[in-house]
Amino acid sequence: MTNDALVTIARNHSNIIRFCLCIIKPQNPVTLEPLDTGFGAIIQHCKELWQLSLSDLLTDRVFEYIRVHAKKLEMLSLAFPGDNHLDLHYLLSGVRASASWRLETAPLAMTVRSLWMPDCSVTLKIIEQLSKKICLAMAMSKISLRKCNGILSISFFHISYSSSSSSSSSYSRSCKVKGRVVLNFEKLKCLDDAVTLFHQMVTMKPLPSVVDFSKLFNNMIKMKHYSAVLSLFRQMQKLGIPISDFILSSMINSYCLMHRADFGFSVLPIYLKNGIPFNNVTFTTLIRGIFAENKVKDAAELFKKLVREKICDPDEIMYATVMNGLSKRGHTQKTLSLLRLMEQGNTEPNIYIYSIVIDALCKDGNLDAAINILNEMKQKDIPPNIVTYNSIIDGLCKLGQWEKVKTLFSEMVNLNMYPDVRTFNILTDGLCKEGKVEDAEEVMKHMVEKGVEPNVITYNVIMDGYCLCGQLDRARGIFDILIDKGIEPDIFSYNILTDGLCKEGKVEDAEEVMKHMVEKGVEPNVITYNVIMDGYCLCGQLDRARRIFDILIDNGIEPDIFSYNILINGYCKKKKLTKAMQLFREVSHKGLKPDIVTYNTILQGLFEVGRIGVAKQLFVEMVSTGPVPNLSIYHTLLDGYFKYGLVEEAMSLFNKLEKNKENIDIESYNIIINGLCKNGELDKAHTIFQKLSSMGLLLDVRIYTTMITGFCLQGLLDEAKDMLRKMEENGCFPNNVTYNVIVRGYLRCRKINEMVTLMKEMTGRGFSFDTTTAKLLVKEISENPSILDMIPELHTEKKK
DNA sequence: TTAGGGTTAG
Repeated sequence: MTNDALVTIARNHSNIIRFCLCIIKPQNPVTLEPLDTGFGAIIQHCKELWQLSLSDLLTDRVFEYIRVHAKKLEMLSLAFPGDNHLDLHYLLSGVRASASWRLETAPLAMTVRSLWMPDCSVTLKIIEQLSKKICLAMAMSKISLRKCNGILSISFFHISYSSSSSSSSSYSRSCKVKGRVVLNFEKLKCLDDAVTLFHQMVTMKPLPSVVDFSKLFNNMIKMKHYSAVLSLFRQMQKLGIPISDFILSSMINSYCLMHRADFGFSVLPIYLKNGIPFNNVTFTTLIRGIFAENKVKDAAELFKKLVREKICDPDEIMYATVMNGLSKRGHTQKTLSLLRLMEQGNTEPNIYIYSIVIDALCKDGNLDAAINILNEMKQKDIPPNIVTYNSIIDGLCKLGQWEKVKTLFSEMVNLNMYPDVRTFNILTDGLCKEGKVEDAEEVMKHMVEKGVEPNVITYNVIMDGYCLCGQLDRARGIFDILIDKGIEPDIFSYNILTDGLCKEGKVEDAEEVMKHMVEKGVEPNVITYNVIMDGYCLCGQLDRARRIFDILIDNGIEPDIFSYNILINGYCKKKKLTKAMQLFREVSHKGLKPDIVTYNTILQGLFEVGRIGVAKQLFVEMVSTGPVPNLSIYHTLLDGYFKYGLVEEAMSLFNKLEKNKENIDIESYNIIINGLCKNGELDKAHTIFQKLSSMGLLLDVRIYTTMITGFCLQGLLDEAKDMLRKMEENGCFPNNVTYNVIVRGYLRCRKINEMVTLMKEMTGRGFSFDTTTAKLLVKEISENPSILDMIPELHTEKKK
């Protein structure tokens, strides 16, 4: 691949790739300084894009953070043993803090966690040192910063310290084979080990091979010390140690795993400078990184460019990466097209490719298509494996097609392929979601008999099953079994339990669980907080919900759209629309997008308090910049319009929907009929009601009840009663609401005899008066006590 | 003999 070609991609592409141009000078790329130039450009980029200056760094908020996070910073102090040993490096590590600054402690400090001593004077010293270091580091131009939507991320890490200061580690006992040191990377336990080994390696004579360095880096990546890998690589560059394509792709991968694919591109000029050709791994890694940031369009564009301009010849892995990236983000059709493209080209689809396509189709519930692909691959002599079967079984379970699940199970076993822990987990999950938790427990017994050990997911699934059907004690029991078995509960286990507790209104208990998980070293995530917030909102304790939201932010966790939806809903239910709107605006400022639920919640809230103008404005805004309105949104609008007597507006919207052949359902008609009745348009309502059956819609108890309510409202009790009889003839049985509505109708018209007749009928069917009816009855009796004598049942009740 | 790929749990 030529430099020109790369530059062409960069020029014609998105910001990320165009950013490459800062680094790759088309005229003479070889004269470029490698990474430093890259960093210089990145710093420039940060300054220009995020308008950051030194004074931004040393604000009160830093000190506030330091106060709150003194514990972490104290550890950090130990990472400042003296001058020259340390280098502060701010990196865009993906550590974010909203409303507060977050300092990621030095990995070195992590290793001295046990030495932590809380003491204010120490903290002050750190602040002093810290500010010096920050200036120093700035001066050294080794800082990169990120400020986006008011969020600043800083990550510290330790990039060089003397090897002599380190304690001897197990891996240092390396042996020599034919004069060359054999390094044991298996024994690396922590970052400290890795960094020490690196420093030993660079002083060895002869120098370890590039393969050894590569192994070291990959071990560090496995330990998730991405920024440290990049830092050591910089050291390597400075020392002039030879590098390879393997090392460079690991650097790109480190950036990508930090969710900074854009910086991944900054590695490309190092290839150029060292005369190392790009290969498929280079681009596959980048594509995967771009997908990881959900930039589907960018990733797909890059892939298309690479293919179209013959920059590389994609292999199965590159195809798999692109297809997986697309399919996991809902682009099943595009994934399928790529399969067909592969079939026409030189690269034969393999089992991985087919599994991706099959899984995507299954996730869409398109099991027929999935099974067709399964048969296609069988015909091509590519035997499906356990993964393929697991995907299909999962799809079938989710559709409740248990017979087909059985068929597939026996098909697998006939092929000598035995269900694994995932297969059983899929099965237990399917059963639990259908409420058959006892059957799921049977499956668990069965798997043990078959020698497949349940894992934390098995237990989580069953716990969730019991929570879903309100059997919280049983869920707790499963949790205890999990502990007894020596399986570590994970974040899901705790979240399921907190969710179960919150749904039962035991939010304080849920908070206890949260405390407990922290003690056990499992950090609550955004879902934990969301669940508890929702719990408090559900029981009307909005202040407590808000408190949880603030704690979430203080702990440096990014609220997601669910967090906002929960809180906005809480405020709307309490009719605090100003607060709700504030939060709604905050969503966009935080770089999140309001979703359909956000809009629906806030629209409902606005209509509830009568702020119709704002609601209309918001709908206009939604149509132009938000998600495509769905039926729920239209229902909210229709309901809102009718509520405030805006019949014409409601009907014109409704006619538009009908004309556009939107999927209007029985619920839509229910809203229309109810709205018309409440606005004195009974005839219009009845006309619409009458045409429903001929439209092929199945009338349900709700719509009959709405129509009956309409008749009662006008005092047309005979019509109401006729409707009651008619619905039964049509096989739709009245429920408690239906009877109560009609009873109230009779009561209002003082038709007590008729009411009593109906009352007998309803009690005979196991129904009873609801509170509204009971209140009305009391009111009527107080105004006209003679009613009492006409209700024999009530009379005897009273005597008792 | 060191780099990039597929399945589960809110």
